Amino acid sequence: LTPTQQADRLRILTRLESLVTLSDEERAAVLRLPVQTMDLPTDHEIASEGDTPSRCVALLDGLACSYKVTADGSRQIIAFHVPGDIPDLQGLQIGTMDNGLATLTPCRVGVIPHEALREVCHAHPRIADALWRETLKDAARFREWMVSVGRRKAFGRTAHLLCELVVRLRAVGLAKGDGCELPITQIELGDALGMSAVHVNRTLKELRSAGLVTHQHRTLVVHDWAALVEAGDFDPAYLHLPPPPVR
Amino acid sequence: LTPTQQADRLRILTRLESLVTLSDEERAAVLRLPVQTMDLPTDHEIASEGDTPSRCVALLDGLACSYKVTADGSRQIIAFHVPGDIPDLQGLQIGTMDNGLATLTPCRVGVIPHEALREVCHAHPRIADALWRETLKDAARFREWMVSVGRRKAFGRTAHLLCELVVRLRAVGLAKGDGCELPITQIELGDALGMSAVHVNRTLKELRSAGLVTHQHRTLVVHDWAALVEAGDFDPAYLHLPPPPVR
DNA sequence: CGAATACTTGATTACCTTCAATACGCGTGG
DNA sequence: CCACGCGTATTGAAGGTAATCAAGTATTCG
Repeated sequence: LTPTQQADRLRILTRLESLVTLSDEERAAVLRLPVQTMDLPTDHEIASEGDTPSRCVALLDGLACSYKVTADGSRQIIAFHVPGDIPDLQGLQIGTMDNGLATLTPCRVGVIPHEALREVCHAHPRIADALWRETLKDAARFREWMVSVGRRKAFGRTAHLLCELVVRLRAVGLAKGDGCELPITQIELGDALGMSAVHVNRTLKELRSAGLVTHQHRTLVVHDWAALVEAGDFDPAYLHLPPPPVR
Repeated sequence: LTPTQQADRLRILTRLESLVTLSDEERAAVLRLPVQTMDLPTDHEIASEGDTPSRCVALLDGLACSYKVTADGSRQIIAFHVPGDIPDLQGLQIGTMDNGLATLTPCRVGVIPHEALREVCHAHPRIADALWRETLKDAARFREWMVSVGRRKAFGRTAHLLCELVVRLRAVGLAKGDGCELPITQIELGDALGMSAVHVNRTLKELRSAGLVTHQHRTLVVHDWAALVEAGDFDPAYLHLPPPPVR
């Protein structure tokens, strides 16, 4: 194993250990998983709605998203994925994908056969618990997004999403200080927020002139975290992150 | 055990068997679960956001919903629950509830201690799989609702929700023919659809005059299923129901 | 049978979408 | 190295969808 491959496996293991405490044997079993790493370009479709995949994908580097498309062709992004996430874990238990999965930036992913995961889950139920919890955390984010899209207006909804992204990126070490790389277009933000790209632009302008955040040159800078949290009605509890989530 | 209690346990067992195939021993273990049944009135709050419950609730009769409330007091209903559902199953793996849970009609529920569920899951991993799948099906509904709320307008969004409710109620035997009891107020529909009750009213009127459905006297009647499906851009695949879902 | 809820409808307003046109930034190839 | 082209960002204007406010009617339930 190259050092990079070791680091990749460690990333997966670290994620699982944030969900349950593992024994040495369980740790070893995770590190023994057959992980085939791949590099994917921007806008690469990893899985499509209706697929019945036979492997899971662990995001090791880069940003990705899950989405669905309506009959009239408009897209709703359902989740953003950060390194450490396993975006199509549901495929392990539910046969067919009911959503698409695509990269937003160049990504490195680890591909793990369902069979291998099932064996590990069978041999080590606590690992199954960890994966189950991972899917439950996804569901918790879906719930909170529904509140945003359904009940918050553009300003608060956008603030809320930016809060979530900062906290999640910070949790995996990708946000240092008050900012982070966030190479997401306004079109993509709009598809996630359930609003038009034009209105995302106006809303970001509002957030900027209110002194809360700037999002320019693929970089997000938070100027007033407290005000952003207030504007977004953001309570990180739903993310169910380990100890003190931020700050 | 009274006949009613037997029927209640059977309802839970039937749900699990729709998710995985169980051996006789596993079936017996499920039927042996300590289930305490309770009758609850309308608008009873079963669990609140922030709770750390020590038992799960299985809905045996009646309708319930999960919801979240924003800082400004508006409510977003996140899911409707029909008999057979276990609405707070997430609490088994994730400690704290990030949403409230309340009855919409008088309900009978079965209360099962987490400890007992954990024992059964440990002894019979396939039962754990079934429960995991149940939470994944919840998540799939969340995803589809996000698409509705984010990308469909009132007419289609409402049609989509009514399609889902009819299919789910039919799957548990509560919709016969072209209609079903649906004692849900327009306020509740609005909170689920992310729209105002007034606009729900106007939209239902539109659906009625288009000859698709009527919702009066707590009863839903579908007059043109094909047109309703078309209007709602409804594809039942996301519900991951057993074989042929409808008809 | 009466009070409380829920439903219905109209008028007004707010928010957001769509359309359109321009400017910017970035990567490619001359 | 610069010109070109494409995707993204920005801004203005017009229009549409849905929210809010308000007032009256119907239903349900105690």
